[in-house]
Amino acid sequence: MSSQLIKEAALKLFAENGYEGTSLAQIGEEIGMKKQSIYSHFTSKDDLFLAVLEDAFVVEQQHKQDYLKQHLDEPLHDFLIKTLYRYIERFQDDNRLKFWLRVSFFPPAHLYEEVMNYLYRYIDQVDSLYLKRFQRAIELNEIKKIEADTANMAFSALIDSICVELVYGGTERSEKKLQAAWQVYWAGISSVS
Amino acid sequence: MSSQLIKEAALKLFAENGYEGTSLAQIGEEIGMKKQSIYSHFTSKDDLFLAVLEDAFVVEQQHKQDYLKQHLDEPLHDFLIKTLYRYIERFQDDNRLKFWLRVSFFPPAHLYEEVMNYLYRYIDQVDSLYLKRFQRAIELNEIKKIEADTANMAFSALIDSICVELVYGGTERSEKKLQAAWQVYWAGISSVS
DNA sequence: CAATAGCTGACGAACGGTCGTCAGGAGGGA
DNA sequence: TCCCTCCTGACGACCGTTCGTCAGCTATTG
Repeated sequence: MSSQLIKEAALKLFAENGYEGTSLAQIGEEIGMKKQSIYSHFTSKDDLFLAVLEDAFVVEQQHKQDYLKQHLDEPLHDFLIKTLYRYIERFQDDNRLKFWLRVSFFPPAHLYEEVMNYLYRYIDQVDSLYLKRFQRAIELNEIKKIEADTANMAFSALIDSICVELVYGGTERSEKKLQAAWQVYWAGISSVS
Repeated sequence: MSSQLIKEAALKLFAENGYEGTSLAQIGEEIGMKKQSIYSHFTSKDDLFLAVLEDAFVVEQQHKQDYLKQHLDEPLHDFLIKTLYRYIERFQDDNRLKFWLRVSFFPPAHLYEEVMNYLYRYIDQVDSLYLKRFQRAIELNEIKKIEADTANMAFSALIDSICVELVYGGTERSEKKLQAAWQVYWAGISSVS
């Protein structure tokens, strides 16, 4: 199905050049198709963008859910650090994550509400899933003397910082920074301060 | 001088809508001027953008340097947390920071090298200044059992995460997250783990 | 089986609009 | 007087979008 091809090309170009920086002609060229033909599959550029966004959201959400269910029973330390490294791995060859970061940072102005609607749903879901894991960690004495909510938000801040580094730093810089930040973070939530 | 007016309007609009999302007509309208008149002051859109970028870089660099020299002798704890809160304050009513964040995350593709050139110079400078402060902190026993480099990179990750939250979260969410991340960070670098 | 009718995806041409760009002129201060 | 600033008018290029068309497939029909 060529709707799928179009969406994949659009995903890649939107991720690299943003909404305004990507023309339908470029998307068509990417898959050997004239821009007019895109209108056989989508009613407008916005329609295409929102379809890509919807897809990215659904896949990302499902992906996260599956991943969490699969690794939730590992020791907290292993679980968290594995989560962080996954971001670095995925960013390299997965346009979905790149797209997701770009549009949630700087969405096209006239689609701000739609984008933020997806984004907040995603954040809320992820936050609550991780929070449960932190609460269990406290019950199991994996970490001490810290609010689950605090550990959770600080971890989410850690993820944010990796994303930043991925967007403008290289991979090796991201890894170095990740190691440093992780060392401090883990010391912080497992200390008895 | 109206070159200055143009640059200020451009700074604001580039910060809010990005390079591709900002037209010269909009910039002109912002200061009651036709887009054609902008060409009396700048040879092209790129020229204007690079001028704004240069300004933002110089001012930001100077600003940071002054700030550091002024507060470098405070206790590490106060110095660091004050630095973090400054980001939140400045983001609200200083377009320069907003502009700086946006273009370093997602620069216009054809000006990638120029932007990154400034960015890396800025990062290197800031990194080395903070590193010195951390080294002194270790000598003064303000923090213990941790490499200055590690504490420095983790702190820089903390700043990154604040920037992320500022870009797409609200101010109150940024502050909550900052408090959590800071609590864990400070526990981490001052623990004896 | 073959003939026919309808549907679909892709494309050339062209629309109105906006972009960045440039030449040329009006106005005013030194 | 001569610059400098700002304006106007016009330009080609490209944007997203629409229209009409045409080839190829599918299904129906006799």
